[in-house]
Amino acid sequence: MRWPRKWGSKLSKPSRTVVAKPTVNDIARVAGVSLATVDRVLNERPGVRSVTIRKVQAAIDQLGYVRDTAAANLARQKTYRFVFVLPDWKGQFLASLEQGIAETILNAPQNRTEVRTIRVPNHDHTQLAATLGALEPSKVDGLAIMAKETPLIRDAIADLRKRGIPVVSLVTDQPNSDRDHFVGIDNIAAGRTAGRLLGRFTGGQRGKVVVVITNKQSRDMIERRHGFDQVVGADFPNLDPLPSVEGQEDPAHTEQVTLRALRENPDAIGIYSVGASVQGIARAIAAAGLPHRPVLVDHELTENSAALLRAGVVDAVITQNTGHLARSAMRVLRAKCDKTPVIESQENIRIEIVIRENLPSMK
Amino acid sequence: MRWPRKWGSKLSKPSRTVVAKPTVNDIARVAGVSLATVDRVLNERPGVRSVTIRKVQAAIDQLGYVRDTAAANLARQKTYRFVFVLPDWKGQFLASLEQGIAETILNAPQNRTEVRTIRVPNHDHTQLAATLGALEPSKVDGLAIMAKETPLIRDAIADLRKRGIPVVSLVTDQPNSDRDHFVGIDNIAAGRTAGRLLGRFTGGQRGKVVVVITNKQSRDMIERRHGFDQVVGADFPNLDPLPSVEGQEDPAHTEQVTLRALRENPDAIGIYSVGASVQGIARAIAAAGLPHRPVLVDHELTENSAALLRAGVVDAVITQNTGHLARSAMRVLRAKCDKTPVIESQENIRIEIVIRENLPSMK
DNA sequence: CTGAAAGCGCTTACAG
DNA sequence: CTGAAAGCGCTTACAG
Repeated sequence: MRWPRKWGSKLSKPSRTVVAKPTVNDIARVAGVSLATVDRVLNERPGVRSVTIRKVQAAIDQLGYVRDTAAANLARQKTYRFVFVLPDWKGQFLASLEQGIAETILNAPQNRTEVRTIRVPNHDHTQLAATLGALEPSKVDGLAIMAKETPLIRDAIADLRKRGIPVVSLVTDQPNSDRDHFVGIDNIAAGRTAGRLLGRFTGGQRGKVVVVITNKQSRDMIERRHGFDQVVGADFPNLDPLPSVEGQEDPAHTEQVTLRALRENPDAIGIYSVGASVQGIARAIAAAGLPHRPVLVDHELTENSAALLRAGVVDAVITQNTGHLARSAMRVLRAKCDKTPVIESQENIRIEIVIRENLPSMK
Repeated sequence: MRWPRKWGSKLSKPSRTVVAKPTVNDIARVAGVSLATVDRVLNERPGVRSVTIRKVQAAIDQLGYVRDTAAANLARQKTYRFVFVLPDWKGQFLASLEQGIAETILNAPQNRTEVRTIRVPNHDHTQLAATLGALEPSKVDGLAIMAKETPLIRDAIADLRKRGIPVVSLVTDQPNSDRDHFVGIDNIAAGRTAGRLLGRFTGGQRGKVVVVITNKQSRDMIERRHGFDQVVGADFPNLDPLPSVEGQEDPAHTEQVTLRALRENPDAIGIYSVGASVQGIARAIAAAGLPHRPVLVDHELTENSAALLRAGVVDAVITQNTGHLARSAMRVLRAKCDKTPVIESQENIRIEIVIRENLPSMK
C-alpha cells in the first residue's frame, strides 16, 4: 500500500525539488542562511537585505514549503486574544452564541485562543464606540463585532484596523466599514427562504401575513424582510404581507404588537417573525383566538423555538449554527493575525432550515 | 482588561494548585519523577510501578493538567494514516465525499493526517472483506467504512478492532458490528423530514406518491423509507405512498422504473427519491407528460440536484454536508487513536434541508 | 544585516 | 522500573 505524498501532483511543478516535507532547516540549507534569517523572511520581519530575501524565497518556492502552524504557535507561545462585542439583549440566540464561543475555547485549547465577550447596549452607539476605542493593540489581537451599522461604529472599526487589529463583523454585517471579513449568513437569502417556506406551507390560500421584526434599522432585519418580499411578490400573489410591526427585543412588547396586528387582521393566514421574540408571538397567537392556526416561520433556533416547533406552533425555523459562527470568527481572526489566507468555502455559514423532524437532538 | 484564566471556575476545585497552564514539567516536579515517567503514565505505557502511577496521577489531578496535543504530535512526528473504504458507485454524492476528504487534508496539513480512499464494489462482500482483512495495523491507524451491512463485513470490522484499528461507519451505519462510532445522519429522521416536506408541499391534495429507492437492502435506505412512512401515515392521510421501485444506482435504470411507475400512476402528485439518481427521475418526469408537475423531494445535494432545484423540478433536498462527514470521521478516528474523548455535540451531523433559496453559493 | 543557541511542550531511544 | 538527553519544527532574545 502506497501512501500519498503530502506534496503530490497538485502542488509540485516539474522543476521542484521535492522533499518529503520541507522544514525551515531545509530552507536554511538550500538558501545557505541561518534559521533566524529564514524566520525573518517567513514572517516578513524587517532587517533583511533584499538579495537575501530573494535567496530564501527561491528556496521556499523550490521546496514547496508549507509552514507548520502548530509548531510555530508552540514556539511563539502565542495565544490569540480576541474580543467579541455583542449586544446586551437577553434573548436565547445571544446566550447560545456566547456559549458557542465558550465551548470553542474549552474544546480546542490547543488553538491557544482566549476570548473576552463584552455585552454593550446596542442602542448606545457612544458607549459602543468608546468600548472599541479602548481596545489596545498590545492586549487584543482581534475583534468580532455584532452591532447596528452606524457612522460612529464604522469609524471605530476603521480606527481599530489602522491600529493593526483585525476585525470581523458577526451575524449582521458592516459592509461600509473596512472590516476584514463578515461571519454570518446572507440575510437576503434567509428572508427569501422564509418567504418560500411560508408560501408553500400556506398551500395557495389567499390571505394576509403579519410580519414581526425586532427593529427596522438593523441591517440583518432589513435584508431579511427584503428577501421575503421578493419571493412572496414574485411567486405567491395569494399572500399579502403587512407592514412590519416592531417587537423591540422584548417578549412582552412583541406579544402586544403581534396581538394588535392579529386582532386587526383576524383572517391572517401566516406570520413571519423576522427576528422577534417567538415566545411573545406564540402568546399573542394563543390570546388572539384565531379561527385557524396561522403558519409561523421564525428565525434562529433556540430552546424556545425548538419547543414551539415540537408543539406545532412554529412550522419552520431558519437558523445559523452559533457554534459555527464562533469557530468561523476565530479561524478568520487567527488567519488575519497570521496573514494566512481564509478558506472561503469553509467559512461559508449555511442558512439552515429546521422543522420538527430534523431538530437536532442536542443543542 | 482582565483575561480569563484558562483554568477558571469551571475546572478548578478548591484544593487545586492552579498553575497558569501546567505542563509535563510541572507534573514531573510535583510528582518528583522524570519527564519520561510522566510520559509513560500519561500515555498508559507499561513498566511503571503502581505507586509511581498514583503519584503522577495525583500531580496531574492536582494541577488540572490538559495535554497539548499539538506539541505531542509534533514530538511524536506522528501522522495518522487513515483508510476510507467507499462503494465504487459513480454518483456525485460519493465524488463529493471523496473531494471532501481530499480537501480536509489539503486545508489542514497541521493535522498530520494522511488518507487513502479505496472504492470497492459494494455488492461484492467478499472483495470488501478481503480489502479490510488486508489492512495492517502497522500501516493503518484507522478505518472509515461506508458499506452495506452484512455478516461478512461485521466480522471483518470486529477483526480489525481486535487488531487495534479503530473503525467508524460512515453515512450508513453498521450498528451490530462493534465499530467505534457512526459518522452520519439519523436516517429515520431524514426520512421523516422528507415526509413532512412532501406532505406540506402537496398542500392537502389527495393522491399517490411514487417512491424510488436505490436498493431495498441498504440500511440507510430502509431507515429513510421507514421514517417517511411514519410521518405520512400519521399526518397526511391524503397521501398514498406506493411500494418502492429500485433504481439500482443507475440513472438509466432509475429513469425506466420511475417512468413505468408514473405511467401506471399518472395521478401521482409526489415523488420521494430515497437515494436514487435524481437525473433519472427528472428525465422520467419529463417523458411521462403528467397533467401536473409532481412535488419532488430528494436526498443528497449534488450539482445535479442543485441544478434541478434551480430549475424548479426538485422542491427540496435533504442532505448532509460531505465536508463535515469527512472532517468528523477524521476527528473521531484521531480521538480514538489518541484515546481522547469524542466531543459528541461537535460530531452530530445535521440533517440539512435545501430549497432553491438557501442553496449554498459554492459547493 | 546575520547567526548560534536556547526553548516552546511533548516523546523517544538509550542507559542504567 | 526509571531517568538524562536529544529532538520534533519553529521562534526568540542576544551577540556580533
